This record gives sequence, structure tokens and C-alpha cells, in this order.
Amino acid sequence: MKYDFSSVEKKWQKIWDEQKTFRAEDDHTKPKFYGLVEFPYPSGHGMHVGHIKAYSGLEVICRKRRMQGYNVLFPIGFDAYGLPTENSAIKFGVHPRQITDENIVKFTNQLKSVGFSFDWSRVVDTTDEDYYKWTQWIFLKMFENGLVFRDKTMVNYCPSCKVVLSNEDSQGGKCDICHSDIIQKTKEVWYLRITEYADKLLQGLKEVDYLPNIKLQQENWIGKSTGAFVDFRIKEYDESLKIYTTRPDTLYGVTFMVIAPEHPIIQNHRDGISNIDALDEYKSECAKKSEFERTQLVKDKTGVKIEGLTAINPVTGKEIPIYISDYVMMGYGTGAIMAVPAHDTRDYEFAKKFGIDIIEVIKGGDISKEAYTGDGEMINSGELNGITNKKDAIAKMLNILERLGCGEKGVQYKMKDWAFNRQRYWGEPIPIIHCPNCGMVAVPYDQLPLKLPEVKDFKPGTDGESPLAKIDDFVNCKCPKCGGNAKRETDTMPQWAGSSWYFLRYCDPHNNSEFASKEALEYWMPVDWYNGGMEHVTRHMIYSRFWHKFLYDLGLVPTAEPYAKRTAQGLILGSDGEKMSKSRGNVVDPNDVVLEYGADVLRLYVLFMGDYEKAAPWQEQSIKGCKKFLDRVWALQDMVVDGNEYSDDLKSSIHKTIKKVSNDIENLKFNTAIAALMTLINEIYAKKSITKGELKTFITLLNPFAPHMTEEINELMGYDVPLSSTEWVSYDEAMCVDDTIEIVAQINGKVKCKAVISKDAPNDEVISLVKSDEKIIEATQGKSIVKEIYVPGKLVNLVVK
RNA sequence: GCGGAUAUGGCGGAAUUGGCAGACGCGCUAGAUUUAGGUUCUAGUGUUAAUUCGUGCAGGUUCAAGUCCUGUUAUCCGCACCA
Repeated sequence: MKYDFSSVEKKWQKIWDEQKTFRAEDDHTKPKFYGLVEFPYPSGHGMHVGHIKAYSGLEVICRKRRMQGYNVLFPIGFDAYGLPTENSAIKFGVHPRQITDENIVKFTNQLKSVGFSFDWSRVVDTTDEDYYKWTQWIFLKMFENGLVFRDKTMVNYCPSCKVVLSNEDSQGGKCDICHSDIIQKTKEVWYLRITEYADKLLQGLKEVDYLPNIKLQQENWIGKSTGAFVDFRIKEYDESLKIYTTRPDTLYGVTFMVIAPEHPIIQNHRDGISNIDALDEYKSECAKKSEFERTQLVKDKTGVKIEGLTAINPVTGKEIPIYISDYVMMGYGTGAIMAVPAHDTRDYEFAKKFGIDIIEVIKGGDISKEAYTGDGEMINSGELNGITNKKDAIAKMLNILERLGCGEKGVQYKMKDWAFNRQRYWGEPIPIIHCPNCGMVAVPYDQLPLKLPEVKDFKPGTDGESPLAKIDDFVNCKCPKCGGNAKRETDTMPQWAGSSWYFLRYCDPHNNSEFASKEALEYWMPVDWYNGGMEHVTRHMIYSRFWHKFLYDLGLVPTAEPYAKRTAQGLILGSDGEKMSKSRGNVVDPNDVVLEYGADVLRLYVLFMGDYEKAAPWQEQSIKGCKKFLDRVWALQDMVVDGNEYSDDLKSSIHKTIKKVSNDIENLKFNTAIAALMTLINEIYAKKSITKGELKTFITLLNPFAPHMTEEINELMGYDVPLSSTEWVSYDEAMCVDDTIEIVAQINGKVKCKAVISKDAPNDEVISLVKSDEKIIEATQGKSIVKEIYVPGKLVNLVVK
């Protein structure tokens, strides 16, 4: 009987849909498991095989958890605000709402066609009024609590199109649309004070189970550094220039200072600077580069010396020049640095180019050739001379600075506050009103959601305004405080907003009075296991942890951390080994695979193709192996003999397979779990028969991977209870241990022969057995055995001379 | 430049974490079945004349290294020159 995957898969998908098989239960007394995958952005291209791989991992784990008796919440939704939708709306003149709805339908059908066991009653759509009402609500709570502020920033601006552009749309300093030169323009924008949570975000990592490299990336992103703030007196004025350094120990080696071109001290003393024109020109040249580009142009340091401002090194009392250069950023530290050319590569390059003194203060390198950044004995450093330990040197210097009253210990974070706005239509409107009398006023909570108004033209407004700015009905309003005429904020929130709390909404998605009820949150939170892409472990995860921690501080969520565990899957590359992309033309559409091979084969293949956590290229040929395997599983039905027991010659293998599959699934080692099932089926084929009980175990183990076929076999075997409600199989540890073991005999580490021994044979017996082997005798002839090593159950190694 | 990773047969990848390198799958070879092709089944398949050599490259530690250490090269991903 040939397997008709198409009709069988449709049959079971219909049953799951109609019987709501995978709904999370509201019974809060059962043990729960909350498995979360990153919800997709419903793009017009439809799903990507990468989505299938990303979801298949936790899919297998969630199906297994249900079989283990857990009440499982495995939700899905759509992160639907974003530029691509808006751009196609502009291009085709269709409302983004319509495009989004169409795409969501498309994605839903595709996800269902793969048979994912999502709880479809809890779908969340970030662009839904009932959802973004609460996104705005949380934003207002942050506003109330002083975490929202306005400040200036530099944005990529196209003077020809008169719009603000993203970094992506302004690569190479050219506008993506009209190809004219981008300039950096100052604009006042919204910020969320995420830096206030920097330390909490860092500390919180101690209590969660994330992969070590994920933790490391988050730590590096937060980037806590301890150092010192030091004040350098300006000779010409009664003021000082504050810098931040992580290496206060090198203060004696400071021979110049560098400040960011935008540093306010220049504006404050324009009259006293003789070469102000040159500085202005340099500054405007820098304005053409984005911050990222500034980081790229490391090859050649540029800068201009400020004529008219001289700093004084607080410890040596020497006068030192001040330069402006774009390798110093206004956005980190104080926008000014003390330069120690002998011990900092960037400062070294700069000093070489401008002919500035280089003073060695740490022994160990050759500063005539390059900067020495290692440790060593302090020299040329007054009181610090002779200290060899960096920590001690820093401590001593901090003492000196304190005594001189010109410096103190300081902590800096790389992390910047979160620029929380976009000048675009398709996003959550920021619920703030600008009143000429009262300033910034929150939209009252009872007026939420502040709905996105209907517009005809979604194009960005000119002069960097949002399209909403063109709608008078929306903009003009009354101030909720004083009742006077006021104007609404017209910026919308960035795409990251909606995804910063979606996991909370899943707990109670239809609640109209709260973002989620306390009971639901207390039962379901935290997320037990979150899996997603490596590209989201910094931004999305840090942003959402920040929102969650904020809500925790308000007592609105029960746990300090949202995600108890986080893993990440590797990319699926194209068959050419390159990243899949439209432009390379190597994209695989999961639909095609479902149509040609079936959903079970697709699911199996994405998990079998390689280590789940590593990137692997798509190989059309290899899919056939998975197809063949499932065909062999189907054909097992022709070999069934009666009996619910495991037969003697398969017993041990079955127990071992149960153990391996069970453990491998927990460790995301799906490829080896599947390989173990393949090995077992090879054994069954060699034997040409399988008992009913053995087959039942086999399809139970395979069910999370290939649910359609296994449910069908289960039904054909006459079982009333579907596998989805069947208990996961257990194994007997004693059955996994063999009575006899094969050990290896080595001479000087090279394998010479093998021997089969009983599992509890004493050491002496094993060694003498090995020594009596012909090959060993031959190899040891005329030589003396210097050492005998026996690793129980593994090998014997004889060292001979 | 900084940060994170990766490198094993013709290919995708295994290797219980220092103990038989190449599980499992693809591909390939031969045989069986089939009118033929496909499918399916069976056997073989790193390399070598070898008891040889073999996990990007060069060293080192060890009785024993894909695995640990030092250096190095290449590729991929992320980035905010992080002082």
C-alpha cells in the first residue's frame, strides 16, 4: 500500500483544527510548559525554509512535553508592523492593513500545512487595535515613570527626497531611492531610558539559562566598563574638559586630547579659536558619514588641531594640544578622550600622523614600532613607577586623582538609550500630545488605543516628518490637561515595540481590561524555553527584557526575567553555501517541498540536515534520504507480527533508542535522534519482522518529528487514542547496558586489536587477556612494557620501548 | 578595527567531552527484482603496496589530541572606533 502523504496530512490537519488538539488548557493545576518561538514578520514573499527550521525545534519539544503530561502553551502570532509592508502599500497603492491581512492569511495557511502544533486560539497580531492598545499603555506607563524623554540625535537625511532614512537605506552615503548624497541632520526624537536598566539587565543574566555565547553577546552589548572620569583643565579658560577612560593608570603617558567634532566646548569658545573655519569644515565633512561609516574608515586617521584651546595634564602639569577627530564619538563617555599613543592603537596612529610625542609608561613593547597594549611595569609615571599590576596602578591613580580633586571612579555602558521612534505610517502611534501650555501630555488611558488614522498617502512626509503629520484631523486636538488647542505627536513606534511584550499577551490574549490577567501570568510565566535566531539575541531580547523588568518593577508581572531559557538555531544556507536571499536566487520555498514530498519529510529534513544550532546548506538530494526513511517506516506495517512485548533480539536496541531520542531532543540534537531511529529501522529490516508493541514504540518516538504519518499508522493499527494523547515511552536503564563490551588494545596509542570482555571483568584479567593476544605478543616482542593503562570499559594501552 | 562563531571523506554531518575518527544520510560501485527507466532489496565505499597516512596550517602538553594549550590562515555572522 503506497503512502499518500497529501491526503493523510490534510486529514490529520483537519482533525487537529476541528478538535482543537493543541489548545493550551486553562486548567492551572497541571504542570505547565511555555515554549516560545519568535513570531514571524508576515512579508509578501511568504514563508522561508528558515522559519520552518526555527519552529520545528520547539515544535518537537512541545509535542514531546504534551506526551509527557504537561499543559503546553505553544503560541504563534505576527509581528506585522514594518517597512516592507508600508513600501508595498506605497508601490501598489493598497492600504498596509489589507496587505498585512492577506499576508497573515498566507502565513497561517502555510504554517498549518506543515502541521505545527500551535495553539491557534491565541494568535496575536501586533497591528491589531486590541493589541497595540496595550503597547501604547505600557509606553505611557514608562512615560509616567520618567523612562521616556526627547533628545537630539543625528539621522540620515536625504536633502533631495527630504526624508529620514534608515542605515540600511543609506548605505555608502547615498540615498537608496534617488542616489543623492546623504547628510547627517540633527533631529529631536524620542528615547526610552534603557540605560537605567543596564545593570539590572546585566545582573539578570546570572539567573537565566541562556547559551553561553548568547549571554556573552548580551554582556558585550550592554558593555559595562569601569574606569575613571578625569577633568583636564583648559589653560585659556576657567573650566575643564571631562573625559572618561578605562585606563587611568596611563595618565602620565597622555600627550594630547581628542574630542568629537560635535563637542559643545567648540561652540562655547568660537571666538577664542583661531582656526574655527577649519574645524567647522571638518565637522560638516564628518556629518556626511554615518556613525557606522566613521567606524569603518579606520585606515587613515583624520582630525584638526584646535588653535586656542590647550589642556593641562593634571598629573604632570604639562600643556597638551586638543584635536577634533571623528574617531571619538559624542555618544559614548563624555565625547572627549585623553590620548595615550604609547598604549592605544588608535591614539598611536593619530600621533604618528600628526607628529605628537609618544611617551612610554608601561614596559614590555617596542613603541617605536607600535602601541603596546599589554601589561607590564609602570615607568615614567611618578608615584606609579615600579607597579607591575594593572589593578594596583589604577587604584593608585584613582587615589591621586581624588587627592588632586580632578577625577573619580566611573562606570560606563556601551549601551545607549533606545531611539524609540520612526517617521513612518505603519507603526503604533505614540500617544503623546504637545500642548503649548502644558508641554508633553499623555493621552488618557481611557482613550487608548490611539488609533492609526486612515490616510491615502503613506509616503513619508517632507522634512523628516511622519506621514501622520499631514492629517490635520489627527494632529489637531485638545490638551487633556488644560483643554486648549494642542497637537498630537506624529511619529510612530519602532518595529521593536510590539515584539517587546508579545509573550505576555499570549498568556491571556483576549483580555480587554488588562494586557493579561494576573492569574494567567502567574501560571504561565516565565517562558520556559525560547528559541530563535542569533540575530535577535541582542536587540530584541534586550529590549523585551527591559520592558519586562520595567513591568516587574511596577508589580505587573510575576517574574524578574521573561525567558528562563534561550537557544538559537543556525541558518539554512542556499545550496551554494551562501545565505539564502532573493538577490542570489537560492531561496527555497517550503511550499514546494510540502507539495513534492509532504510536510513530514520537510519537518524531518530541516532537523536532520545538520546540527540544529549550526548553519547548514540546503541539499535537494538529501531530502530524498528523509523521504526514503519515512517510506520504510510506512512499510513496517507489512512486517508486523502479534505481540505487545519487545522481542529479545531487539529489546536492548529499543531501550537504547528510546534513551537516545529522549535525551537528544532535550539537547536540540535532532539530527542524531533521527539517525538513531534510522539505525533502529535498519536493524528491524535486517530481521524482517516487528511486533505490534515495537512498532507502537517506534511511531511514538517518531511522532514529534513526523506527526501525520505516525498518527495514521497508529490509527490503522487499531488504536483509538491518537499519539498526540499517548504517553511518551520510557526506557529501562539496565536494558541499555550490554553484558559484554568490546575494548580496544593499543600499543603506544595505536590500535592493534580488539577484545570482547564481560562488563565487570577485573582489571588484571583484562590486561592479561590483552597480553595473550597474538598481535600484541608480536608487537611487544623484544621490547619491554614500560606502562600499562586500562580505562575500564574502553581500552588498554601498553607503552613499550 | 571590535565582538561572536566555524574549519572533519566526493557532499551534509557523527564522535558519550581527552580514549577505536568518519555513526546516520546523500552520492558513487557491484549484484538482485523489473520489458526498460524509476522504485525497492543486498553488499561495498577516507587513503595506501603497507601494520602507511589521515580532522584548515605550524608547534606544544599527554600513555593517548578532531577534542586541551600557543601561534597562524581562511570563511561566515553582528557592530555603536567603547577610549
